[in-house]
Amino acid sequence: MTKQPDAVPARGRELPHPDPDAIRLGDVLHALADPVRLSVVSALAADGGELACSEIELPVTRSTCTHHYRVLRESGVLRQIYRGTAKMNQLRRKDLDDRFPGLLDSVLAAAAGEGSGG
Amino acid sequence: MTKQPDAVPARGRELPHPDPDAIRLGDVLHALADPVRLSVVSALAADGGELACSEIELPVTRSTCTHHYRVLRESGVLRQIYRGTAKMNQLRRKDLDDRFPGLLDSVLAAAAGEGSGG
DNA sequence: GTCAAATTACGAACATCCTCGTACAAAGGT
DNA sequence: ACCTTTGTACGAGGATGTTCGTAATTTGAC
Repeated sequence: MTKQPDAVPARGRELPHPDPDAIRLGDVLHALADPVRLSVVSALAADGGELACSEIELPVTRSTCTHHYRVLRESGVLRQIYRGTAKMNQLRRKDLDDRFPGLLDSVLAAAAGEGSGG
Repeated sequence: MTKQPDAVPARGRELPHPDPDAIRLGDVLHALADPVRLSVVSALAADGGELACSEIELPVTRSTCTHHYRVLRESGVLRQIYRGTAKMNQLRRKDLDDRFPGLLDSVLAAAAGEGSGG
């Protein structure tokens, strides 16, 4: 109530996500091509559920984390929901599998293989 | 004016390719994330064999083509061989499938789906 | 209301990438 | 030798991308 006049509706805490059909292959590949972001995706896949940003340790500062999470969200790779002071992240598995069958799994498998010394 | 003294051995016409084990997932994803390069890969996959650079029409100049082909070669996505005045390009299907099973196929399928109106 | 925790926004530095134009090199045909 | 075809090298411009630091916001607990 201090800063926002009225232009933006009350809940400025809802984040924009692309519709499943609007997810672009190029955006997804670009999002996954960065090592920091790929490690986020791997962590979320390993967990299977949802993780707060603070639960995934990354070798960059918090503002850089914000940037990477946004790239992942805007590309349609993950969904972000506020819960209390935390922001929960969840892979958009079904949306991705429907749109690009096998892509996420093959990337995750490849990342796991490389990570463990290949 | 031969420009090149003797530093480089006679055949400057052999191109460096990464070993199969040296192919990096991040490099491959980055290479495939560009629309021009993805169209090259799709064309090569559709053909199944090898194509000269000049046989794949791209909406960029020749020097930009050279750049994109190099990115694809250096990332391990394709192999390039000189043949006469032409440079032939071929997908490194087996190398990619061995290293990152399913990745190339899922990307190609995704690209085909998007291209035809998804 | 005050405080702490989690995260964002903004601006800036720096690196990388995509694109082009021009000049050049290699191979093949005449 | 000359010309054409094909592709390269170099340099530059402009757009994106990654990273950070600092100041601010939101929520929950006290």
